[in-house]
Amino acid sequence: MKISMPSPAFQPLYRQIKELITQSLVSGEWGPGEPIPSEIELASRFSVSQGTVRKAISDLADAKMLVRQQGRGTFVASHSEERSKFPFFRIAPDVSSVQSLSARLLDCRRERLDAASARQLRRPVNAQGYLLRRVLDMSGIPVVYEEIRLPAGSFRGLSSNLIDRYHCMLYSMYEGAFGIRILHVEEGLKAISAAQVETAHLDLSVGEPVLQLNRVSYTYDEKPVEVRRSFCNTRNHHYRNRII
Amino acid sequence: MKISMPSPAFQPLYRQIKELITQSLVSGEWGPGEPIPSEIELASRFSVSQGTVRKAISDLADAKMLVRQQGRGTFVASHSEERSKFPFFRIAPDVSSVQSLSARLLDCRRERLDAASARQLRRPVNAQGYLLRRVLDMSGIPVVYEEIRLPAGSFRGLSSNLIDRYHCMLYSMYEGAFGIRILHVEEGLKAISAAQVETAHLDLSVGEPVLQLNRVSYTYDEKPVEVRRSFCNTRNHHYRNRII
DNA sequence: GAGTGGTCTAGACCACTCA
DNA sequence: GAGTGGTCTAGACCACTCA
Repeated sequence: MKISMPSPAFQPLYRQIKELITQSLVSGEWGPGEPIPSEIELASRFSVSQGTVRKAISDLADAKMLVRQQGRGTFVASHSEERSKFPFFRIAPDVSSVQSLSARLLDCRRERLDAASARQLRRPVNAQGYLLRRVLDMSGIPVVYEEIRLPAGSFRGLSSNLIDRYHCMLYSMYEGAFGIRILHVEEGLKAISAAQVETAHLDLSVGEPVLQLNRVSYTYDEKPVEVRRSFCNTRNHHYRNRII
Repeated sequence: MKISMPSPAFQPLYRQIKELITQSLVSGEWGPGEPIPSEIELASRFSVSQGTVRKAISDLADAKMLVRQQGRGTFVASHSEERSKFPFFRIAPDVSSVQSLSARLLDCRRERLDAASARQLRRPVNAQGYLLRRVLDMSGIPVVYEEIRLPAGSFRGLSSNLIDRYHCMLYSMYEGAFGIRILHVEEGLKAISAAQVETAHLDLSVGEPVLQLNRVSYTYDEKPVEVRRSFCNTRNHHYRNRII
């Protein structure tokens, strides 16, 4: 495996190993939640030292593609684990902290992608898609109303029933039912005036300020697979963010 | 330096090295922008291998406390570098990307800390402080109005003149003039209705939606040193965020 | 006690910077 | 060419998990 190149396009060994492991993850050789082979085993498979495999795995663990557990092994990260029910959810109440959080599906329709969503999902205009609408309640109070758009090709057979079976935990469903793992999201936030749609589902009047989140979710290879538009009633809640 | 403990409170060597390097950073043994000793030199100073020093330095570089440069050395991170003029600034125009960004100081007053700021800065209520107000323009249009509160004790001698000398680049000034380096920030975002103060400085009418950012900035040891309240006109701009 | 990931070493060599 | 960080190895031992 020792490949030494002069200087142009030098790629360290551990990056090549990273690429190989990523390929196995994408191909599904090891499924979400399952253990990958031990470091020693991978080292012998790739004919490199354990240290080199460790460096590759560390990078992938930093990117939340793998999860290491001392004494147990290294596992493919999964959204279906208890501890990460709402992995990218940043809304918190202004006072106090932990509260109950639950999701309600409003409807799930087959609908062509609008121009903006198609562009963000890198699909042709008017491509087939799904539109999901749901509400998130914190301590029983509706706080977030969401419109989620998915490309039909990647989510063939999606239905309200399926979503209900996953208790409206979408990322967990994407993974369990469609083999699509969300690795990261990009968001844009704005303050807007509430329109009819939002006021109907959040406890708001038309014209009141609402926090609008536009989110694109990505899986392996930076491939966009979900477009989401969320509206948050931030009267008693806020979006939390830590930088570095 | 080899300290082996049975099991309770086991601390790996590299963490201890991390702590020692952090102490030197806090004490100012090496100032912002300056190089720290080479890995080999630190290894011999602490009587550990280069690998152990590397692991400690890697962690500190991840936390943006150090910056490594292959072939040159490892440097104390600094806000005064050209490439990081507005390090924690996330507002971007909806269309196009790069635009000119400039800051205007409105005023700098000595003023006691209000209750909320005092609590967030972990100071006694009514402690002496400073209140800075400024506006950020993007391509000549005012987009953000900010109220910044600082504890007087840490910023003795602050003045409009000093701020002007740093071209209103506050983090750079905290570092250069007061030896205070901001390492990370915590933010809370809300949508609110614009009040008189905001409309006076942003191109808005009273009641229009505004994005409110409440930020606390921290230096070494998670010590809070600045409280900031920002109001953004998000009509043509948005707050960008990437999660993982 | 066997197997896993986590730490640490000493040493080699490489890519890069700068004089 | 000297000095820096970056990669890689082989090997040792440790902390932790689980049967």
